Amino acid sequence: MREATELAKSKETKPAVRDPEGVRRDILTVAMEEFSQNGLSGARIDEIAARTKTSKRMIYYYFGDKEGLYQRVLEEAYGKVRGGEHDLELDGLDPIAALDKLCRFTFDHHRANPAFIRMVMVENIHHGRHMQMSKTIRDLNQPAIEELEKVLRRGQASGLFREGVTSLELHWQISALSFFNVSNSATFSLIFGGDLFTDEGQHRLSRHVAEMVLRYVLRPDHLGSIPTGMQ
Amino acid sequence: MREATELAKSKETKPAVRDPEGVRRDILTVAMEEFSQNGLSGARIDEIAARTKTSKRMIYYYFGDKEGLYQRVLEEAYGKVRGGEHDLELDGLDPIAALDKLCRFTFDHHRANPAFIRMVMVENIHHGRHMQMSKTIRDLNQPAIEELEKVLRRGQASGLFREGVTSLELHWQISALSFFNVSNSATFSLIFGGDLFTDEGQHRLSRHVAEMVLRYVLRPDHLGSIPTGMQ
DNA sequence: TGTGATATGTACTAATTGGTTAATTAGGAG
DNA sequence: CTCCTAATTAACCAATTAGTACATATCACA
Repeated sequence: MREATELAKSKETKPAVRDPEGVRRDILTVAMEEFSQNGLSGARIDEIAARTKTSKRMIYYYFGDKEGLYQRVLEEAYGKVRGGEHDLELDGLDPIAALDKLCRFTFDHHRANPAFIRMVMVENIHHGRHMQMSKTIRDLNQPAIEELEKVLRRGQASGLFREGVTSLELHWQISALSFFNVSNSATFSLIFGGDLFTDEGQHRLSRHVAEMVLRYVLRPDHLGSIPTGMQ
Repeated sequence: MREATELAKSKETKPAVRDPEGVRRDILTVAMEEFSQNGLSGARIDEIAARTKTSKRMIYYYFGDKEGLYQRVLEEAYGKVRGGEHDLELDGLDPIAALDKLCRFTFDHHRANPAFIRMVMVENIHHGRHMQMSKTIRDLNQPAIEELEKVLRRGQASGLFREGVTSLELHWQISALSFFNVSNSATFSLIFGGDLFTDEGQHRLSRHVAEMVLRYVLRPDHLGSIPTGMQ
């Protein structure tokens, strides 16, 4: 398949007159911003079109209707965020360091991707209706738990972690803390002040989230080995 | 002030012909359902009006415009949910039991008020723009932390809880776990299955959230005193 | 170089939607 | 009973918005 998108790469200096894939990407990028900012019904097709290099007509040409576009944007959001966990190389670390690293990574990763968070918020308002039809998204997320599962098993096998903790619940807890931190920062900081949301406050929270998770899984006699995170 | 709303109560058997306060309530109730279900821009004034005993005109008469109605609904949501913490009588319990009770209550309370959760989700999508202008809401939430602060102080004074834990962060953590449980149940259960969201799964989660918080604040030598929650 | 399929620009539309105008009725104070 | 104000009804409107019809240009390939 030709890739006029990657302009410099193609030998024959493809003039960007007609670049279907580029148009698609352009639309998706702008649409993600609009949908994540205004929600499904809040976003305006005309506004998306206006901010694109293309026209409204092309949106319908490529994505059918508003919901079709929204659904592709949602998949795009999940696709772009998931998978980062793989590059962590947790296997080389001892279970405690690995779990600590995974927690912090998850926290920071969520924080670095507010558009994704907002898309998920929007989709939850819609009861996950559009995700149901997307097999892609469901598959994309299994790896997230598998990494955790491996660490957990190692920790339990070595006697560092207590039994009775499941990777599913643990993932739920880590996700909750990391997600809420972004999703509810507006209301939370309006009510309780913005101290937790300064760079410094966020760094502290990141450490404490990891600490909370570790204290939850560690056997009491190993609580001394919790990393300080002050490197 | 007369209360034609409470029909049976008034001696003179006020015929409900003209009941301003009742009309207001009617509108607010329906609007809360619509806004929490469809968001600010997703909700339709016509639909709200249709489901009301009154007419669209009255919505504008009492609330000015759509945003005005939304804002009052938001305040209503906060008002209805907050304040429940006060009746817990935590002072009569030892710090561990008190914190345990507070965590479980918060978790269950969030779960019992999905409309409130959804309103907060929606408001966060809008960056808390409408909350900013409502002094009411900000004031309403201070008590939530004060109860926690008292328990925390008692626990630290008696040597049961470790130092270095602030009530603000702790409240953030408890809120995160309790909120996410409701806000993201749709997407989470679609991806990872619904096991956590059965009655049984939720009961387990409730216990584990409390356990997580307790393990976080307890000094290691008191970890043995964590309640099982099996009563 | 011709040809069918893919891609794009312009202009339009039908329906929805937030909001209003103006006239009417009930309630309460004097 | 009167009269002013608050509450209510019914019809109406202007603007927005998702979606389309149709003509046209470009491409891949024979």
